[in-house]
Amino acid sequence: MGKADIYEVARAAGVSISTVSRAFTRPELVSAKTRRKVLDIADKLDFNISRSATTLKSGRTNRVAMLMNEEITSWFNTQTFAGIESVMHPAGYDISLFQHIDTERNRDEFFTDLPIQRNVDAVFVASFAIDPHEVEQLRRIHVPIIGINTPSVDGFDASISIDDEKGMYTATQHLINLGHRHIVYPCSEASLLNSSIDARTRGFIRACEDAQGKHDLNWQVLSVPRGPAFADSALSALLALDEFPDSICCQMDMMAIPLVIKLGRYGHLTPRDYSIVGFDDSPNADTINLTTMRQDPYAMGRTAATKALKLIEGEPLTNAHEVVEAQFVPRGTDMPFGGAQ
Amino acid sequence: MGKADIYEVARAAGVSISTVSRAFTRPELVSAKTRRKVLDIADKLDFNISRSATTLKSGRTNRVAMLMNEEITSWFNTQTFAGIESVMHPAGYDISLFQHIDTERNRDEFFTDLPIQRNVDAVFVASFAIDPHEVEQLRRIHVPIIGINTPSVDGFDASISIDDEKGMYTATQHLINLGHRHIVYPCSEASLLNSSIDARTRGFIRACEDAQGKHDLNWQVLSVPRGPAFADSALSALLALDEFPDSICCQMDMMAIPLVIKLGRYGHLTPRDYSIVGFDDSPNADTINLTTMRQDPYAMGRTAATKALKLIEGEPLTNAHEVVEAQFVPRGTDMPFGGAQ
DNA sequence: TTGAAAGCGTTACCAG
DNA sequence: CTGGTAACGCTTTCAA
Repeated sequence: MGKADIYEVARAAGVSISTVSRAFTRPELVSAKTRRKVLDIADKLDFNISRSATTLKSGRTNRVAMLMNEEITSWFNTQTFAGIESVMHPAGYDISLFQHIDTERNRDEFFTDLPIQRNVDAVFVASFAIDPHEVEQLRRIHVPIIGINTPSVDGFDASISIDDEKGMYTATQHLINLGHRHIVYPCSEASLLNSSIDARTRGFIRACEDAQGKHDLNWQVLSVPRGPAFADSALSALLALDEFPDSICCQMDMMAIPLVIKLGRYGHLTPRDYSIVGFDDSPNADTINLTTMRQDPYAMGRTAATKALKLIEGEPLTNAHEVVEAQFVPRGTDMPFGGAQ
Repeated sequence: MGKADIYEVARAAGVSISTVSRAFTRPELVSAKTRRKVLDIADKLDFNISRSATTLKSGRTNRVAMLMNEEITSWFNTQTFAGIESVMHPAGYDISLFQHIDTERNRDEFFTDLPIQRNVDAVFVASFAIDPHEVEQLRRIHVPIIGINTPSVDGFDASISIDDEKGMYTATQHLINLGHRHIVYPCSEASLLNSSIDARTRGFIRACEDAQGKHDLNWQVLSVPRGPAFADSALSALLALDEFPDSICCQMDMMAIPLVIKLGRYGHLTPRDYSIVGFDDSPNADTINLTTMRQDPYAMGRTAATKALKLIEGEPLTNAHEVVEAQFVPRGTDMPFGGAQ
C-alpha cells in the first residue's frame, strides 16, 4: 500500500478517481497523455492500487488453497507447489498453503474451519486420501477442487494423477524379467493418508502374483515404521534376512538411495550383488546411478493449475481427469541375474 | 466465498448484519444464544466472512512477499519458505512468492512493478545481493523489509543472517589443523547474486592466507561454471589436477555429496585418501556420513517471520539484526593427514 | 446486547 | 476520453 490514496492522486493530476483507476487497470481507455501524467504523479506519491479493494469489487479473491500431507519441504510437495506457483503467480494468484492435513486432529480442524477461515478461488488437494465426506465439506465453499494424485476423483472438478500402481508394476516386472527371483519390497508403513504409497505397494504385489505362476518367486513386502529413520530400519531388516535378496524394489528413491549407499558398507554392492530400482527420480538418484521410475510432480502441478485457471474462468475442460504414466529410467543399478561377467 | 451473503444470513436469523459480523469476529460481544443461531444458519447457508472485505476495511492485506534467487525448489529456499510459512500462516498471512529475482531482466521488472502489482504487509528478501537502489525502491511500499542472508543490512528493518564467512573459515581451519596441506575449494562461479556463496569463498581464502605463514600450504579455488552440471565439472577439474589434493573444502553439500560418491568410482576414497567437508548439512549429508557445517534455514525463516509480525504490529524489536553461526558437524569424511592406520 | 449507518478503495455503468 | 456515482461485503462507532 502506498502512502497516498486515489483521491489525492486524482486531485494532484486534475482528474477524477475513475481516470486514475483506469490509468492503472484499463490503460487503453485513457489518453496517453493523461495516463502518463497520472502514473507519474502516482509514482511520486507512492500510490498504488489496493488489491483488497479490487478483489472485493471483483468478487475474486486471487488466492487459491493447496492442501498437502506432511511438509512442503518434501520433494514431491515442493515440486508440485512450484509447478502450481509457476502458473498461478503470473496469473495473479497467491497460494495459501495448508500443510500436515494428515493427522486426525489437523484434518478435523481443517475441514471444519476452512470455509470460514479463508476465501479462495480454487482448492488443490495433493496426494492424500481425502475421504468422500471431506470432499463434500470442501465442495461447500463452491469453488473448483483439483486433485493431484488423489485416490479417487469423485467430487473433484479436475485432477491429474500418476499411475503409481502401473509404474510399480512395471518396475517389478523389469526385475523379474531380468531373472531375479528373490525380490524384497522395503516400504514405510502405509499412512492411510498417502494414496501413492498404497498404490505402489499394490503394483508390486500384483506384479509378483502375476508372475508367480510362471516362476518360482520368493517375494516379500518388508514394512518398516514411518519416521525419519525409515531407511535405516529397512537397512536393518534387510540385513537381518536369512538370505540376502537378489533384488530390491523400492517404494521411492528416498528409500533406495540410502540403501544403495549403506548396503555398500556391508559389502552388498549393486549391481554386482543385487539389482535395485527406485521410484520418483528424485535428487541424487542420478548421482548414485539409480535405475528408477520417473515422475514429474512439477509438470503435474502445472497441469493442475492450468485446469484450475480454466475452471475459475468458467471455461469447459476437454479432459478434466488425466492420468500420466511413470517413465522407466534405466541406469546402472540393475543387471540380469547372475549376469556379471 | 459461500453462496449466501451477510444479508441473507441476517434475515434468516432475524438479526442485523452487524450481529452476524460480530458472531464471527467478535463472538464475545454477542449473546451465546444469538451467536449459535447465527452460526448455525450461516453454516446451513454456506456463508462465511469475506476476507477481501475484511482486509479492505482493516487496511491490512494479510499477505507478505518473499523474494528469492532461483527456484523455491532449492534446499535453502524451501527450508526458509517453510520456516516463514510456519509462523505466518497461523497468524493469518499468505505468502506471495517472487522467484528468480536474479536475472537482470527479472530484477528490473520486479523492482519496477512490485509496488503497483501486489500489496503486502511485509517483504522478505532471501539470500541475494540486492543493491542499495533496489532497497530504496522496496522501501517505497512503506512496509517492513526483512532480510535473510543479505550482504548488507542497510535499509532493512530487520534481518537474520548466517555468518557464512566465519563458518567456512572454521571448516577450512579444521582441515588445516588435521594436517592437510593441499586443499582445493571447488565452487561454482559466483553469481554476484548469492551473497552466501561469495562470503564462503572469502572465508576459505582468509583461512588459507592466515595459515600460510605457519605452514607451507598449497591451496586453490577451483571455479567451475554454474548450472546443473556444476558437480560433474568440479569432478573433472579435480581429476585433471597434476596431484590429487589431500583435502577438499566444499562450498556446499550439494557439491560435496556427488563428489564423495563419484570420486569413489575413480578410486579416491574418503577418509582413506582425502578429507572432505561440506557446508549446509542438507539432505543425504548424513547418509554419506559427510562432515559438514550445519545451518538451519528453517529456523532462520521462523526468526525472520517472528520479527516481521512484530514490525507489522508496530512493536519495537530488541535486536533487529541477528547473526547466527554455522555449527560444525563432525562425521566420517575427515581424518588427520596420513592418519589412517 | 443489538441495530443503523458511515466508510474502507476500488470498479463499472451511465452520461456527457 | 472523462467524470459522477452506486455498489462490492464487511467492521465499527454511536445510539438505543
